[in-house]
Amino acid sequence: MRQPADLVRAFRAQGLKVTPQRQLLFRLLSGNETHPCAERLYAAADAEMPGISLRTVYQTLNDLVAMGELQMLDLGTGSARFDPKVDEHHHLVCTNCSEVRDVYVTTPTELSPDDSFGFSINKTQVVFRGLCAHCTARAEPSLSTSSTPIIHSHHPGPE
Amino acid sequence: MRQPADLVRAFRAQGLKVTPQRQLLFRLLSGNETHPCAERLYAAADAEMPGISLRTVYQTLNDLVAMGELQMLDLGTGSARFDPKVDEHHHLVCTNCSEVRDVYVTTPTELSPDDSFGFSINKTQVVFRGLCAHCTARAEPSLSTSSTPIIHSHHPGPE
DNA sequence: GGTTAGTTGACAAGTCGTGCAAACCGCAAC
DNA sequence: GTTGCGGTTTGCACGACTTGTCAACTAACC
Repeated sequence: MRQPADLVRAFRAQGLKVTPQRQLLFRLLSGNETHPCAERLYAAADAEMPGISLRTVYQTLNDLVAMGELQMLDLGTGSARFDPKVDEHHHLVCTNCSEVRDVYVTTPTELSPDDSFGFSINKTQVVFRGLCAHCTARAEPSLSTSSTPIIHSHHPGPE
Repeated sequence: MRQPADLVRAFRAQGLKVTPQRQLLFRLLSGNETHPCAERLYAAADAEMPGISLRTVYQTLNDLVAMGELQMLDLGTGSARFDPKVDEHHHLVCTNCSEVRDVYVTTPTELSPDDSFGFSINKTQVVFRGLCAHCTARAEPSLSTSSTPIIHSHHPGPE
């Protein structure tokens, strides 16, 4: 995703208007590495602009995704996550708190024709699932091997 | 997932009853490579046992997942898909018709400590997205580069 | 055959996201 | 600055998917 100032130009160039709500969201997303979901972004926006509508957040997120400025991710956390990084990269996902981190690994994207069933692949997503550092630390005392969530009051929070 | 006969034993061993509904679902799932969603499996079940409840299908799917006989997949197609193969493998997903195929590729699961942010990874999922053979064939005439769905009457159907 | 779990139907609820209509306002033209 | 077109914002309702509930009935299994 480009800088807010560039987005302003890009929106105008498409005949889209630049509202305070949108500018706020540009700011909140630019450089944001937390992979927020819509609801979380809404909370952040509402803190600065009380009364902003969740509907507007969804609308603007969709606009940005349509313009290729934002990547929408379905990481199986229940809600879509948004990533201002649109280059080819992958993700680490905490199965307990849903924290997401970027990973840059080169993947063996090439599939042998045998394996590809005639698919014309245009995107490869790799998701590494496990416990993040925080949740690992909290899980260790019990060394639980169960797959049930750990659920503790913890760092910033999921999603 | 094991054979239906084995599942019958496994269910009994857990104090779960073996009902005709469950046996039907065992049959429908065993060796099923279509990665059906619940609704689709329900349709198949209802064809053989009219009146079976969608609620029962969800219930049994959850039981099988809990027993580790079935893998629940969230491939971003809107609904959960179920896979009787529980070994380590990955998926090809058609972005147009949602067809899913299994892929066996060895992934570079190892992440350098630098990249892993302290995560303790226990699962790596790779999703290859693109158009399946059928949808590719239908898309070619127009060679559309747009990302909009192609939507045609086509092979068996999505989900 | 009795106990107990499972099934079903009819709904409600919860989550995530979108469709819609009315009021609102950015922004360019006068 | 004022005006006016057309995109925006908002709130509410709705839709898709999945699970919870609850009661009545059925049937599996010791």
